[in-house]
Amino acid sequence: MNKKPYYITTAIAYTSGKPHIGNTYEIVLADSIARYKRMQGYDVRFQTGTDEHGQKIEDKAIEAGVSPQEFVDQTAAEIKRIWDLMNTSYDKFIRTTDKDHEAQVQKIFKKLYDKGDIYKGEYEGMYCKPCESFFTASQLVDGKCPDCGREVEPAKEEAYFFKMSKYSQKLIDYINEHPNFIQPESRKNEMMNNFLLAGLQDLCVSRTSFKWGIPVDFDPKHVVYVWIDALTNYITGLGFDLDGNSDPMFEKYWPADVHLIGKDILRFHTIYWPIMLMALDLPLPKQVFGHPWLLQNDGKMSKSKGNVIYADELVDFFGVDAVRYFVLHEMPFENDGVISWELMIERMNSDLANTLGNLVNRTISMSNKYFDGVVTHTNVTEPVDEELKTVAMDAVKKTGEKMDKLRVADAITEVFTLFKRCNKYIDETTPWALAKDEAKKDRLAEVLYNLTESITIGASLLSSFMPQTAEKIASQLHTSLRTEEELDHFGVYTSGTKVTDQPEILFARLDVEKTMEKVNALMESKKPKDETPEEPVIDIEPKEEITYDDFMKMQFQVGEIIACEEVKKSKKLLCSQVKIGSQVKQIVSGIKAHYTAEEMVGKKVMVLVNLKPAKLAGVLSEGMLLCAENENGELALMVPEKDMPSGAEIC
RNA sequence: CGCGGGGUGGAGCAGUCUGGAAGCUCGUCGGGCUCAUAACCCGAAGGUCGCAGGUUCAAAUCCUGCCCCCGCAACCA
Repeated sequence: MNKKPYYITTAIAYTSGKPHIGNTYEIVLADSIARYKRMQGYDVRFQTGTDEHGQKIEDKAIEAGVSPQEFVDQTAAEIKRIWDLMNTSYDKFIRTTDKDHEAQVQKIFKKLYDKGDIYKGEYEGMYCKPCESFFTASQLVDGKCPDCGREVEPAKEEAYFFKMSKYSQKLIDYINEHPNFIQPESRKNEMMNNFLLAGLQDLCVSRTSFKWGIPVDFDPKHVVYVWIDALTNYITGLGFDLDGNSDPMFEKYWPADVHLIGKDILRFHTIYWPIMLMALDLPLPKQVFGHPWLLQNDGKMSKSKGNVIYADELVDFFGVDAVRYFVLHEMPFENDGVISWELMIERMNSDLANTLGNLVNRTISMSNKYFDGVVTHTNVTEPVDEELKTVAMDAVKKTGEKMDKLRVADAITEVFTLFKRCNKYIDETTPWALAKDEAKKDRLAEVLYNLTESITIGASLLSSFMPQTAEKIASQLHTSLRTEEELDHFGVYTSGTKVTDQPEILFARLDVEKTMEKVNALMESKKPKDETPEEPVIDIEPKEEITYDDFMKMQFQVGEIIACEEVKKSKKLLCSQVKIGSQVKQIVSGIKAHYTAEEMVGKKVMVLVNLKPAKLAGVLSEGMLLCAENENGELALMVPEKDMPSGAEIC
């Protein structure tokens, strides 16, 4: 019998640093889907890996004082360690520095070039010589290099471009004909309206500004654009070979059933990647699912705040399966999910310890207490049993339905509905009362049988999400977990089986206050060791030394804001009329978040007067108001320490 | 008029496509039970479903306008 193949991938993780819990969510999500498909009898291939090229990695490596290869080896190992820690069952961990991958990327690039889909052109932009970097006009800061602040000059550079537009109609048709291609559907419209229907521009697919990438073999001063490189992993990981010597796996598993990715990179997966495949005459993946993000409730994760949550730290507190449960359960289908330590403790106590752990524990205890651990199917039924059985069988069905739609959080909820029903069943049947009446012994046995069977079903369903816990439950009940096929009816548990006489606590309750104390201690220890907590200082990248003459080029004067209004259609801009001496300049500033228009009026501020005028949001700005900025991006206008007349020079 | 998402009892969410008694989890309060991890079960309080109009016998749900929040994008001079 041929099992149906099922190929699922995650995005490959960028090796720029340790993955936080948000990154970890994706692999756990993919793992639970992969495990579920296996349980359903599919021949599953589950691929993940790391994306290891690019400018950023080259920079990070230099910063760390190691070679890029050493750097990515370290980071990839760390990522793999966390994936393994999370007990994810991937079949292939691909690295874009794998030699066979690199070779295929080169071949593909060459083929597209030979075919004419990639052509050599010129990239125009502003160039910063010392940084060897190109910038678009909008990236420039004060008309200068955003990295080093030096002058830039218009320049052209040769580069390779991919003719995206050639395939756009074909892709639009494909998306229209395959309504499930992009999931969730709301994202589909976004891609269509924003990019496809607006018209695709040719994509620049090579770089010469850095070296850490896959060289274009016929033009080695270029390296292949990282996305071309990265996306290809989905086929090279199957042993794809452009010359027709692909591994049989490729025929078997491609096209992929699902690419699981974060919503931020949907564009690459639903536009660039399909077009690449079209250009290679390969079938497109059946579905791309852009999952939402996992956020923290106390603001965005940031290293400087020291509040980044990492999977391994969570595991230390809660254990692997509990962490898997949190990330899967807290993530709604379309919206971003929120995660916090308090929330996790709550889930741990209420769902895992109380509902599930305690249920298993009390059931096994009763079997031991009343029957020396032997669970017997006596068929002494009562109407209430039917309800339990219905809920159990419904749980099987509904979990499957939810998983088919990739609604993993909802699927888990279905499983827990069954466990809750079991707890209720115990109260309805009051085994402790039955135990007092010798005549009701058989009824009591049946009640415990029904519970044991229901728990086995629940554990089997749970195995995709919490594999270790499911195994633990099965082993305590001295039974094995079932596949979907074996879950088709109630009453499979072998009558007469003796359960363990030493039930192990699956999840121990946590004391909220004590746990939070530990959490706070951990967070405190992770905060960058600032000098003085009261007066934090800020260090910024030192810029190049300038001469006195350079300084004298800039003209600073005191300006009085005589009027100010918000720039309509902008979120951050205020437009001020600034009186400088006898003239009035209009200056636009991105400080709406920190000052109201009314507050601005009357202030005497420091103005860079001779800055070349520019338009911001269509409004002319003829100078710059100077501000100080703290680590949170809050701004404070610079004002003279004593009252100074408008126009006074600042030198 | 840049694109998109959201605003539902104290908290977090479902329900909106396909109008028809406002639901789930947690928390709070009261009760029950004692097999179990101070657990489990039952009940209660608590909501103008962002605001204002409109369609309809009937609107959280459909239509119009507005307000607020969040991403992305952009112009953070």
